[in-house]
Amino acid sequence: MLCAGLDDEFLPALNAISSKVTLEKGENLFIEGDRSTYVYNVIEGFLRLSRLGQDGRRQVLGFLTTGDYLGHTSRSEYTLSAEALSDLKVCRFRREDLQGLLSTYPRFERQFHHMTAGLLDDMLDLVFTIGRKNALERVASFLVYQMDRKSVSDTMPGSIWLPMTRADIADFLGLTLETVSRAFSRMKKNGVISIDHAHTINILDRGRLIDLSEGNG
Amino acid sequence: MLCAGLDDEFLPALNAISSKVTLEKGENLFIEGDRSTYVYNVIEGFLRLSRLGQDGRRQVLGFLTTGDYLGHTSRSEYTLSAEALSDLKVCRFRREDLQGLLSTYPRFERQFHHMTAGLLDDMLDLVFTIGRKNALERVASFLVYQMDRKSVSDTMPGSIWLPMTRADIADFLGLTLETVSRAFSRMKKNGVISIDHAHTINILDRGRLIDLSEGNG
DNA sequence: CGCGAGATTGATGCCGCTCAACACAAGTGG
DNA sequence: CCACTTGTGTTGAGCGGCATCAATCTCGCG
Repeated sequence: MLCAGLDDEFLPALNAISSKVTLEKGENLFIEGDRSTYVYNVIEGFLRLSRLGQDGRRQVLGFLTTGDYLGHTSRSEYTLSAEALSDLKVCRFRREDLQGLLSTYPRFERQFHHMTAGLLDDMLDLVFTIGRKNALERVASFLVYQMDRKSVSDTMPGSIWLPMTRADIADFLGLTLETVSRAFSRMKKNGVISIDHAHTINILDRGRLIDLSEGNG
Repeated sequence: MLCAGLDDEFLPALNAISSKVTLEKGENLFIEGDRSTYVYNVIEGFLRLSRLGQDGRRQVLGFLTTGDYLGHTSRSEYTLSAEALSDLKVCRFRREDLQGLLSTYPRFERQFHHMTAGLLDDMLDLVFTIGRKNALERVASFLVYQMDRKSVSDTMPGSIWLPMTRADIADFLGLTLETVSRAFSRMKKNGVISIDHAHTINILDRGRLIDLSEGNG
């Protein structure tokens, strides 16, 4: 499917103004400072949104996959970079073209606005997590969030595929990669999860994982 | 003025579907769990957005004042509380009524969407700040942000009026109130700011404050 | 004046960062 | 097939920044 995430009735119109882009793992879709000309929708693959401080500090703002949109901003330049974590297919719209569509299809506009508000809600959750939770709670929260995104965990129930590295997770949660690794180890020891190949996490005790994420450890 | 922050041409239509609400300092406009029926616009005064964890941990998500909107969410219930930091006047719209307006005035819809995207950009900044900056840098970043909102600092140039307590600032930045207080003291000692009455901060060296906020201390 | 909420400052302890060593898997070239 | 490399993950030891606990100070207000 091309350009997922919205009602099918809009897809033909969407496709008319979109072009398909393919990236290899490691390539950037855009970086901080690029003019924010386009909005993108992920067709297939994974990517990471991140921002770099001048001295090299990095904050990861999110991990996206099939159906997710990116590139919304109120500013004329992107304030973050988008890098492919795997081979990646996206479709691309000029923001102006999209604007035209939005005027033509009011219901589409509403859905689009609703998605932006959803991103905002996600960011509020993230702020609470990194602002007020300790390391173990943050990593548990991360797993719970990934668990709830069925597009990620649709292969094996109760197991999560994580395409990103420990360093990526750390920079997402405001931790170091060592601390993330230790949190995983503690959860293994407690029988909450098990890990086969570092990128496949099996949730053994969903209830306890949720408790951990909320500080009822 | 009623319902600020948008082009004047929409104000008559806005006013037709809005009602005015007045709160005293300390009252809640809404709390987490309330049905998200309304969207609000601040006419006058200050308020604080916050979220409470089960065990009492609090995260402040933002401080709003004249012209700011609140109540956008993709969810059917608010995930945060809004409390008046001062006597407060807001105008209130049913989301459904607003929806009708948005369909009628496409340009209004665009502006509204643009504001939501702006909130999102602000939250991304906040995530970077609390995820990757130390205590001094966070407090400096907070001051820089308040400095750049002219609606707050329009009285005296170079001085900022902070209606919130140290605890509010701490819960906004993911710190404790003591750490915030110490950060202010250090900046006083270094001649970057001076403080008269705890809620009025004078910026003595704007350049150095910005440097501090970016980690070039 | 005395009270109470908020702010400042100090002493101590702990969680997560830093530095470092080692483990493990995938890829490369001989 | 093995030796070597490279990227990534795990585990350990020690340290430091911020939290915690606590005392004192300031200011507005009855």
